[in-house]
Amino acid sequence: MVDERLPQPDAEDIELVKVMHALGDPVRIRLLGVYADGGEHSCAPEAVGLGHLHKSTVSHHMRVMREAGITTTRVAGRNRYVRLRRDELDARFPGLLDALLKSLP
Amino acid sequence: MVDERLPQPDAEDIELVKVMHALGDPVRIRLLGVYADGGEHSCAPEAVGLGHLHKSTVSHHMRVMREAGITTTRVAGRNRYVRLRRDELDARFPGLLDALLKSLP
DNA sequence: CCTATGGTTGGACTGTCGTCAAACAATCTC
DNA sequence: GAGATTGTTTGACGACAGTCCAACCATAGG
Repeated sequence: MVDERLPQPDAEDIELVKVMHALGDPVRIRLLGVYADGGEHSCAPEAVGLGHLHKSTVSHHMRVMREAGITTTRVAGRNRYVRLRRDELDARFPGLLDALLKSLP
Repeated sequence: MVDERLPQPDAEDIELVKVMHALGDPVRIRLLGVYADGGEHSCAPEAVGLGHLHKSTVSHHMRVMREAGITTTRVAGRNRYVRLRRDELDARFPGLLDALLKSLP
């Protein structure tokens, strides 16, 4: 079967306030730092530096980020690979992602 | 009596995640747009385009923004004047405020 | 087919958030 | 000083959010 993607908003439907809300949480802004390399990342808590959280909690945070339009999730077999929607975010909110990544703690 | 300021964090104590959290609300990101002109603004709901909200609610939102380090409030008589802490935000999070203001709906 | 893997979903619990209303406080004006 | 003006504070209430646990589901590999 061909790769599929979990539900996510279209690029033009990404709302600034939802992006802000998604990043207004310590866990998720930390995830942003993990995704900053532009690569794909597994969902396992240990794979994203969240070994202290339950896997369902991590899944919840990833869903919030995906539904806000920050990330996209590719389904491949039993694995899911998450990465930043960098181009679409840059197009919609020019300079925002760069400024955020530079300001990360 | 000399003008005073309501409690606010020092510039170096402004935390990105708290700024994000403060702006992850429809009312407050709208306030950011009001303050974008750099000028001082009264706290009256009608003065900031929030005539549909109770004055105590508006007061609450202004406090959240102030305690996040986004705004500063000058006390003058019975009035309080709120404005953006633009220089300090620019110094701490370069480019962030510009990107946000450009992305405002 | 059986089992292990990687992740999602639903429920429960706790805590925080946005809103309003009423009371309060400080200042200005008469 | 009395009353009006400008906000803040406190309490109440419903809604939402973060976390864990248990159950579930789809797929991969024997």
